[in-house]
Amino acid sequence: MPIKQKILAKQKILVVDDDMTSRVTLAGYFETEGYEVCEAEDGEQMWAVLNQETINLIMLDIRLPGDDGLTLLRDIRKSSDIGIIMVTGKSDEIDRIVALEMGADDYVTKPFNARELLARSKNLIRRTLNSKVGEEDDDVKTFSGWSLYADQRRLISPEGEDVRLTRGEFELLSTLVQRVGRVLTRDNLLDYISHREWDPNDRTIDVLIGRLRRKIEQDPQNPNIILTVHGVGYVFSPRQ
Amino acid sequence: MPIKQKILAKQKILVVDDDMTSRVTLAGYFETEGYEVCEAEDGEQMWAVLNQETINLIMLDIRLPGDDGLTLLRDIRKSSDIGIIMVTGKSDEIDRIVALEMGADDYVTKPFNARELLARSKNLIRRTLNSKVGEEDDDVKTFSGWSLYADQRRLISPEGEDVRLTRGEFELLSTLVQRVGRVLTRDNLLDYISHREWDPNDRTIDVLIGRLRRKIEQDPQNPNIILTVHGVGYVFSPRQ
DNA sequence: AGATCTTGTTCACATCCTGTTTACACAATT
DNA sequence: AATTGTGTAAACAGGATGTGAACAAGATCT
Repeated sequence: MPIKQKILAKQKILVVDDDMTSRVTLAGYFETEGYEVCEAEDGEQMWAVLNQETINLIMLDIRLPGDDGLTLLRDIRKSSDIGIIMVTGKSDEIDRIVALEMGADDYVTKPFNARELLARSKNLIRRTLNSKVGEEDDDVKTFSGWSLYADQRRLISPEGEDVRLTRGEFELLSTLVQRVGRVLTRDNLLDYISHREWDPNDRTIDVLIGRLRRKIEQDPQNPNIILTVHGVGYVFSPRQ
Repeated sequence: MPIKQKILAKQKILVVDDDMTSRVTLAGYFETEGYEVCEAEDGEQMWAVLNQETINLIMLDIRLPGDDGLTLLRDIRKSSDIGIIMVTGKSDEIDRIVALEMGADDYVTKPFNARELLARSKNLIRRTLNSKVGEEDDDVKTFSGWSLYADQRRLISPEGEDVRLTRGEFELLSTLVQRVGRVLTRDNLLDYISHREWDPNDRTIDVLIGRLRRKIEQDPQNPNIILTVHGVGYVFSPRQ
């Protein structure tokens, strides 16, 4: 499944720009290079994305409605060391330098040189990944004594054992864990783990759920963590 | 106490440029800002300094007598992730981009804008310091009886034997060791060890992993230190 | 300069892994 | 009871991985 593999390896880039043309242009560059791109039109949307996703790089327009780019830059730097590249117009000379002094890693000027932009982005992402080595223990979900480490793709049992999950099992469990208490249809699940249409004869999800249960449920025949909702789908609902 | 030393001591910048005027100009900028500046006129002098001093940032002229800047850049990147800013003339457009793609962090064009140059340098030094805190608080990593000496580029077996690693094997092992428990894709790994794009048919990493396993695993067929994560990549996960 | 060695990369093929399908037993709902 | 949905063992197929061998570009030595 080369598609899925690509997705797993994708770095996420957030483009913050109120001008749709710029946004689309930038998104296009990055997407063809295999990055995943999120978009935001202003500061508010930007924060919403940052709170939800793990972003590796921000392309931040210096001119924005509401809080402008420099303000947002300052606020981000208060709490994060994420890579930031400012997007500037030709007339923003002074602001560019101010941005660098406020901790922006770089800036680009419209119109963009795609090749240069991509090379810079890649180098910056490599640097930020490096610096995260010590600090990234945050991406862990626990339930009923189990711990699921998203970045390490590891599941640790209550006894501390490393339980190996296949890619599909891991994706499935992650999806369920991220939506505790919400019932997900097979259609949903299949879409999340392999971007595929579900048809009524497709039993893939059922089989994967079964294998998952045998690995994490105390009594797989009477599941306590992943429950079946007859006629609908499955729901992740560990007892607290 | 390398960390404390790092923070308290002046940051050292190495300026590599055959043109004395440029060198003096750059050195002046940095010195007034409180940096310590070393100078080199060509590749040979550069290596001499690098072998003797702990440098935090290199300003590297792209045009040099003997080995040119791009060659030196490539050679440095073979063994170090230090911050590098290329110094270029107005006519070096293509080389600038090539340099970025070879792993240079940035470039500046003569004539320099002092304020911008300093801001960029400061940000870059911050990033490289960050990434080094995690990896350099002990320049020797041990696992399952093995010892990997980062500075000497040496691997010592549990029996005390010196096991020779090629450059690629060493870089690969270092990269993995620095990110214990984190799954790295072939894409990631290839980028770290040779700044190259990975395509789905590229088996380089697999072969190198295999050779590494045959050197350090007790039973290379059933690896215990470097594990395969099917469909994703590899993870360094020594038994505790 | 030429010869030799080193080493990253490519190729080819065997083997393994894992998502999917199939089949059938059982459970839930009507 | 009939119908539909779910659990799960077993088999399958195609992609992913392991690996020996060959290759080529650099580095090193003579």
